[in-house]
Amino acid sequence: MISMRGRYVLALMIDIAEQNTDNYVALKDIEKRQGISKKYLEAIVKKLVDAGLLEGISGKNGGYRLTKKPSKYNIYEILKLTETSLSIVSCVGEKAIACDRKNTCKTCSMWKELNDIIRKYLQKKKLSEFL
Amino acid sequence: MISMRGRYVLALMIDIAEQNTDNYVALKDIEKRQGISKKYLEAIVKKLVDAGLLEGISGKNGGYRLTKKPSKYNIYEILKLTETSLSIVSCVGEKAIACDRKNTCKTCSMWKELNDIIRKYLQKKKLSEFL
DNA sequence: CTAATTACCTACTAAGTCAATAGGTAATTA
DNA sequence: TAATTACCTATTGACTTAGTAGGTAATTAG
Repeated sequence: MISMRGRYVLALMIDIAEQNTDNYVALKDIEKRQGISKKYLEAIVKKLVDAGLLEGISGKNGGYRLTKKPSKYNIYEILKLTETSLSIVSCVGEKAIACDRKNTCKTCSMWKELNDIIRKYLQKKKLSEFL
Repeated sequence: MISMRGRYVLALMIDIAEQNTDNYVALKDIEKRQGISKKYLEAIVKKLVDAGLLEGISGKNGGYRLTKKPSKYNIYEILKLTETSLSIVSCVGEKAIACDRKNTCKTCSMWKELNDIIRKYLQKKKLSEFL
């Protein structure tokens, strides 16, 4: 299930994309527009910078900006950075935890199939669709 | 995300269906076959009985049995009884919690669409497919 | 009739996650 | 040099999860 953090990270990315500027967008302004605590945004934005989805600069007129065009971002790559897991069950998907009943599990193939459906849906969805 | 309880409830239903009998299946036996604590199964099975998906009888040779044919059970109706929520986000679906940014939320329609895809997938999937 | 079996009931706990806050330091620019 | 902004670490309270514990009530085999 998508957490608040997951919804916040999308709000953040959409907000920056909407400014449609090469200047850096300050978290203070995003806090005002989106009603999300700046302190909370800091924790989220860190992961996006580390992954290269955003670039940040300090000091006056600092902030964050996109590193590529909105149409080049898919929703899956954004969400997976903040969400503990995007898998429908813990035993399938990217951060899968080995299941001790894997051999006898009759539902495993269903979870894999459903997980793929979700992943493909989110990968097909682009940031530019929300502007 | 589907919890252990969700996976257990499917193992339980599949196990009972597999016995392919009109007799009642004891939790003690399911515990042995599935490796799930009988005490834990009790909590799960209660919800299934309350919803009419299973019927239980006490005393010697007691236990639980299906109330209809395996092909008449869909996975969604089983899972929704034990899972806190089957929605991809808390603001859409059956147990939706009103979101205070609903008016301005740009992602809401995406969540609804994805939620429908998941629900329909699980509703189409029948218990009989796992036997 | 009695003892075994089984469902059924309530409460508890330890560990983990989530959303958010708090109080700083480092870098940059007007 | 003062303001602004990113960047860093730690903590909190509420909640959920998986599982345990210790019973009572109903039913049946012998």
